Amino acid sequence: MERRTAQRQAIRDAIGQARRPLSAEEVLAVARRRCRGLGQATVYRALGSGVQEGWLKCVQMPTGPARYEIAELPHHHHFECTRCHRVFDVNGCPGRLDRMVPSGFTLQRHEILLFGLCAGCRNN
Amino acid sequence: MERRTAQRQAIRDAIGQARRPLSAEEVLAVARRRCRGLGQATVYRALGSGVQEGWLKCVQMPTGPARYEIAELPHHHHFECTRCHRVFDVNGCPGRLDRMVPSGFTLQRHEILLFGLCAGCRNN
DNA sequence: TCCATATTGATAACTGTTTCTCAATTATCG
DNA sequence: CGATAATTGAGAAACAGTTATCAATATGGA
Repeated sequence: MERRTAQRQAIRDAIGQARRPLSAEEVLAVARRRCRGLGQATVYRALGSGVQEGWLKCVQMPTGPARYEIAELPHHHHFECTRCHRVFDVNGCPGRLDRMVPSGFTLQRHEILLFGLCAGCRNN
Repeated sequence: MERRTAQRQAIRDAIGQARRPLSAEEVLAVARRRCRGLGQATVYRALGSGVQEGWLKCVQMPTGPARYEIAELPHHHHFECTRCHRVFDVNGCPGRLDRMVPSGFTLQRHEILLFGLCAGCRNN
């Protein structure tokens, strides 16, 4: 059966407390604060099984590593800072995207990606 | 100085005649029809210099290789078929995306990505 | 406590994509 | 026509991100 470990707890907490999608590297950095010596393989394994189990969702951006966020969040989109490369959630969605779909095509899902400077980078 | 070669001509034509963004592999396949023995290194080199020169634009999707399209096309977005992974242009843009940006952030650019089945895959 | 085995960390290996290397080829100029 | 240097093709290598390997460790039940 599945065992409770300090490593997985730290990883879950890191993701749960972040207000934005985190990369494996970011998860590792945060979770290591509570779990010394945590290995990156463990993070990748936990992320993979989190997605399998359905409580985690993988967010792919055009470049850079995958980010992970809690699966149950309401529909939203993402903003990537072009300087620090952190990804943030943005809420709202223009809708009506099915109007853009060429005739004969079937729309399954969509993503809106915003790029620019986050508040922190804009002021530094 | 820069020389005119059959290879570059075939590559330019392949991109110019496609009605959608092509990956390096797709460009190679098309351009090889007119230029036997064309190598992939040549395609990558031509795509790179096309972007440098400004007439080509690189389209990055969350997964898969970069696609390339003519730079001067009017503002539009992309649709990727989840079955054949070809990328198509879609026109129209909902606009008003700046409303979604968190306060303090600066929006530089945006991308709308649609995913689903293209007409060909839907009927097969 | 002890055991069976799930889990871990370090590291090697892998994947898909792209770039580099280099000898051979070829376009352009005089 | 040469000479010169840009360009090419094949293959090796780089690259970032991720997954696999495996011995050591630690969990949860008996």
